[in-house]
Amino acid sequence: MHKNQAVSRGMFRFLLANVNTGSRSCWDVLMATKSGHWSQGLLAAMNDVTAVVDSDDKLVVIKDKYPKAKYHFLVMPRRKIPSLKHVTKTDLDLLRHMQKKGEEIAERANKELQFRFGYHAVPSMSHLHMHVISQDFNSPFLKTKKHWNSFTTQYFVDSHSVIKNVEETGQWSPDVQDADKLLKQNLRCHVCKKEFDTIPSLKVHIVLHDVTKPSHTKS
DNA sequence: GTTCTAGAAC
DNA sequence: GTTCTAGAAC
Repeated sequence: MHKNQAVSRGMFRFLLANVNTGSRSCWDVLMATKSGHWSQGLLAAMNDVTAVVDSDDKLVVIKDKYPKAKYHFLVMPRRKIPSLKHVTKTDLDLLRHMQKKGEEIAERANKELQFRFGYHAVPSMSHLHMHVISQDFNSPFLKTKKHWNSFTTQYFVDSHSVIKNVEETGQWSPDVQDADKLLKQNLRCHVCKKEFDTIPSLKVHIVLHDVTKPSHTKS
């Protein structure tokens, strides 16, 4: 029997009984049963052929399941590194390789758009992952203040600044003290810095900006 | 990370 | 009445 079909008849009845009755969804129950957890989802994604767009012996690149821009990828090391807190100087080559691969993926996806390459200060998902995200932020999955601020405030830590930090101090020493406050900051356009009261009004505004690269850097 | 939804804000 | 956000999820 395939691993994924290994749900007992009793469990199936239990799942059915909980459809629309409990506060947890079927999927939550199933995930808990299989001792998986949403925060471990990137492990599964690494082996999902529909998600993987590139890989080599050191890393895997996947499409973000809920892209917050036209192009949004995650670059992850094959070796298990839980988070930035665990990287040391011995990981510098890996970090540089991840950034270089990210830049290649971005160029391959769209040569015109600006991209950023970096890490969330306090990521929700386990397993080190570098975001490769185009700066249009034009996506139906971008819905909350937390989404917006996680990519447009200092909560988003550029890859090159992580690398520089590890080179100089041997670790990632976060200068981001209160990450929670950054996520609750007022909504501000990442291009012109204009403030907005709601996500929908901000989303209407940002599509008006040109987020293509300056012409002299276009190939 | 997302989904769901109560109740605030409009 | 509708839009929008924020917090629970055992």
